[in-house]
Amino acid sequence: MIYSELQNVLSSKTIHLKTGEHLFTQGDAVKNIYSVKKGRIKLIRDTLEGTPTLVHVAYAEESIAEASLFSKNYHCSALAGTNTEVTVYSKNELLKILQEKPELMMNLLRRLTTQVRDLRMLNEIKSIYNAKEKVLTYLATEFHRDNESDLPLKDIAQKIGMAHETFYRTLKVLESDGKIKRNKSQIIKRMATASGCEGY
Amino acid sequence: MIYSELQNVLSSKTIHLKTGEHLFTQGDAVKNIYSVKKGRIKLIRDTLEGTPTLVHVAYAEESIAEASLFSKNYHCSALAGTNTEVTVYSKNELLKILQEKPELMMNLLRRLTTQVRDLRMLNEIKSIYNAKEKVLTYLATEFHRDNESDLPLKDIAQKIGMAHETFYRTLKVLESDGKIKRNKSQIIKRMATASGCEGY
DNA sequence: CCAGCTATATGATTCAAATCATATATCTAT
DNA sequence: ATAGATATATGATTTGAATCATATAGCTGG
Repeated sequence: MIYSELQNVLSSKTIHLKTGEHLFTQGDAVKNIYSVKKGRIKLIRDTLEGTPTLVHVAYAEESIAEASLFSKNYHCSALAGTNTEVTVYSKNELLKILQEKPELMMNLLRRLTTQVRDLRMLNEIKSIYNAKEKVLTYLATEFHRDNESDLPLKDIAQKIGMAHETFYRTLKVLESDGKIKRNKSQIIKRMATASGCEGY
Repeated sequence: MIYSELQNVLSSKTIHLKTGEHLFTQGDAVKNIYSVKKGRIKLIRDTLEGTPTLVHVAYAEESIAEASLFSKNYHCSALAGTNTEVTVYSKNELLKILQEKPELMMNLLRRLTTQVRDLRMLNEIKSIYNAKEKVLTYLATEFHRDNESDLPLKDIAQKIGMAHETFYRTLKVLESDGKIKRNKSQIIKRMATASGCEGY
């Protein structure tokens, strides 16, 4: 339960999805907010041209559709990337409780500011054209450690906007450069840990 | 004033920055929240390795450091990319008012969900490798109309992660393809407005 | 009003990453 | 345990966008 502080006031239920099953589809009315308990949910958006693009991958402990709290319709589709357990909350119920309990709303606000920061960082990573530099910058951004250490390399590649083949190759080069170490598909950065950056 | 609904309760002052001047520096205690009135502010982050990366460029009407509302220290530096006017709000004052007025907090929440969505959209655009398709997708996303119609082409190019030369060329091609029309540096999309996508 | 800066524009060239192809390893479901 | 799907890996080739270069137009500040 990601909204642990809401445990007693917000009702929820758990659902199970098999690989590829849809949680919701782009355009659906926003009725629920979700959090991933186990597995992963891919958010995919169909562009005007019909090319689907991966917008986000949510892993255990991550919430989904918070960004749609004020939207009538989902702006992307959500489907299970593997067998996945999801907790379901009612959007309207959540909105009501937030209105009643400002301190809970404040928590949500905090969560969203973090999301904004992460997304900006990702945006900038995507602006880097040099593969080595891009990968190193991604590895430097911490946010791959916590929740994403078990992310398939292929998904990381897509996340940072790079062909997966290039990603595999770049990892190999970085390894032989001594910049990283690898253990199976775990990537371990090998760098002098600069101190003085604890503030993040 | 970006927090127009707070106009009467939240004090603010305006400051002027010359090109290159710092608004705040990474690691500084977060005392203020800002919004850009005129010009642009670059957010730059020094990574662990010391390589500075551009995290975001905020233009007129954009707020800065909302994402730092709950941080003790700024996670990046902000400096003027050109001569810039900035409105300054006190973080603590803002936090206090938000706590007292849940409806204002709700507004901020809504703003942040919009930001998250925009950032995800931008992320998606950046994942498109084909220049024509990328530009068309950007043009299809509305968010260039409202606030960014007067954004220099060069800045748009950077925003969507493309060399400005390529952007100029692509615009020219799209124009001769009849896909867009141009008036000075105003870009006008000429497409059958795809219906069924109103929800976004 | 002028000088200097910045944006726009476009040509030529390079090159690195996308793409295509194929093979093997690994996971997953039954 | 096995089959099918998916991830990882790597080679060969192509391509299109970055880069470098240069020119002009348009702003902006003093």
